[in-house]
Amino acid sequence: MRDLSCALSASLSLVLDQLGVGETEVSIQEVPLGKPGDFGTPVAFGLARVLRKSPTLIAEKIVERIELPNGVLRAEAVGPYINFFVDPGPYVRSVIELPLSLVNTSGTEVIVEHTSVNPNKETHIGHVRNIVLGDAVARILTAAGHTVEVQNYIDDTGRQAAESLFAIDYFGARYDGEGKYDRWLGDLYVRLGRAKEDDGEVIDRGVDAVMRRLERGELRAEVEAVVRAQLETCYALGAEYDLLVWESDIVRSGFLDRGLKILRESEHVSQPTEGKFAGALVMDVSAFIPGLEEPNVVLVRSDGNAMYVAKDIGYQFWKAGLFKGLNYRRFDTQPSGRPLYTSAPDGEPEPGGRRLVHAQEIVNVIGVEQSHPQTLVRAALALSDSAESLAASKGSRHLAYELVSFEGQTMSGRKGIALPADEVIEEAVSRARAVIKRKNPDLGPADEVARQVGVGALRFAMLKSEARRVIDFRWEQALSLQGDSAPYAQYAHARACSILRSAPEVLGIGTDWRALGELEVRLAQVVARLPQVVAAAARDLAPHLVTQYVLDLATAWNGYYNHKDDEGRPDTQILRSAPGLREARLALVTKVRDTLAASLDLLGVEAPEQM
RNA sequence: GCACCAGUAGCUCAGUUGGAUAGAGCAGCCGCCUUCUAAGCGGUAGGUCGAGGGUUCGAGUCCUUCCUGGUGCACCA
Repeated sequence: MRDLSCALSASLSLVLDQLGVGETEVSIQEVPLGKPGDFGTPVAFGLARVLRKSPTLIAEKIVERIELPNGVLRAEAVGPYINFFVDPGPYVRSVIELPLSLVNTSGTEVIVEHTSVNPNKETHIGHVRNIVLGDAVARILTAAGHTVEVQNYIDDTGRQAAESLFAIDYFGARYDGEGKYDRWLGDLYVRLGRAKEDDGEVIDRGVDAVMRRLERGELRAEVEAVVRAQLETCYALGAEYDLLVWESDIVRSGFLDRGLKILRESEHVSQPTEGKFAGALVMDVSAFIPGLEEPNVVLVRSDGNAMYVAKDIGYQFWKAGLFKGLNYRRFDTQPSGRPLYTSAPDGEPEPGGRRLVHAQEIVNVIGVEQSHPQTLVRAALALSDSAESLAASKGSRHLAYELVSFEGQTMSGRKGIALPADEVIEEAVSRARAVIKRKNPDLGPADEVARQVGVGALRFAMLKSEARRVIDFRWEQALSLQGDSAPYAQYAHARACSILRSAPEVLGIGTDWRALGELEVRLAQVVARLPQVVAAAARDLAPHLVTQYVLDLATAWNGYYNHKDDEGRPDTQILRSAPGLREARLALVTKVRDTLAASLDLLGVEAPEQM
């Protein structure tokens, strides 16, 4: 009895075979509250037309004939539905014995690129969404059996980085070590933007010069200082990476030219000698994106300069493994001990034997506003005439997320209207600390728990709704410590821990599974759902499915914990249960605790044992 | 103009790929700590699922036409 719904649908299929309708798909679902039974199927509906009988009659007939799998006591036709009653003891036991981790033999290698903040300013709340979303997706894909490499792209040759670095010289500023470096630099960037109104020409020329130096990789150390400051914030949020990819390394490695060379061989890419696009290199994407007014996309301008999409395409070609050639070295040891690598001209192809950039699937976590360029990148791969690149196109996915506004106001890094991530984290933690002080003043590790709860609340708020939904960040809502939030689930976990802490040492001895009943079945059903949730979340790149599940599980557990009988007396007190029943319940609580912790971990939310 | 996304309770959102009476949280009202953590639980109230048409035994979910809001559509980066 490894998985009950599999067993049930197998049993049903057998009956359907006898009835001569073998190919029908059988779905097993949990029975809604208030209806008889634990699991049910609407399969009879679909058979009504084929068998020319009413679904109710068919349901009855199936119930008569079905051979029930182990652990199922009986089947009942409830109108057109067929519902099953599980044997509580064996069922709950089988759920408890289910392994937490998924065994997925079809797991692939996946690159997840996220964060990729311009290295010229502090991260703000919009970046937090990217960081947290990408991090959660990486965790979920890993749990689903994939091998994941997390990349963080450093756009160190862009105009923004150049402006910030130029601003240091322009204003003669010096970092005195007060506050974070990225914050300090970001302020200079905003100041420079304002100064451009009076001194635009000088500034533009200066920035151009810095850009050329950046492309040659001469200011690597300066950019690295910003990147390290930004990474501190990412670490504080619980996100870690495998590889930093520097744009200057990509540029100098010639990937752009190599990518263009591949593209030129495509029949969809041409260099017209006359007309609107004379002299430019254009790609006709109409075969990939039908219905466009203008199917031609300029890759290289007639003056010979490559467009930004062309760089993106070259980068994606490299990610897809169409060409190699970058070197790497170790960059950092992250808080968990996980090593962080970086592309580096003076590095080696496989530093310390580590094989990097190898994947069949590529997930780019980038804002929705980049949907068009991201589609063009996939188009370029699809139109490149090789089986490899076609596969890479199919394996490329854009996880698009909507913007985050702040109390109704849209943010702008350029103007300096932004809510810095560091401030949000600090505020979240201090709110958590205040609650601890009020509710549990004697809690030992108060600071550590405040951090776990505050950061957890923030992450959860960013992941709770679908990525394609706009989030208006409001303090009260996002950092709420009650209701549909991380602390709600963390509290449920801590509560389970607390019970288990005071449980006798005899766990597992004299367990009487038969003493369990319907209440435990309901709770176990939610526990059993995790594997399907992980699979769906991985397939759809949708962490919000996991947040929803975490809430479901915490709610089910809290409901169980507080349950009262018809006379209003608590009837689920674990430690006061009769011997035998107590052990069985303790085993279930242990499973609930572990499942809560595991599913929170998929979201990058820590689960304190006390709070 | 064309394309993509969204529209579900006063507010913020779910809705297991077409199944049973559309669910949570917040806000409101009423209850529950002599009992394993009340950051919790129960109850109550709140809905034309943007509108119309269609497919289906069955539609919040699928097809279609509208309405509203957002974003994207450069030889910019």
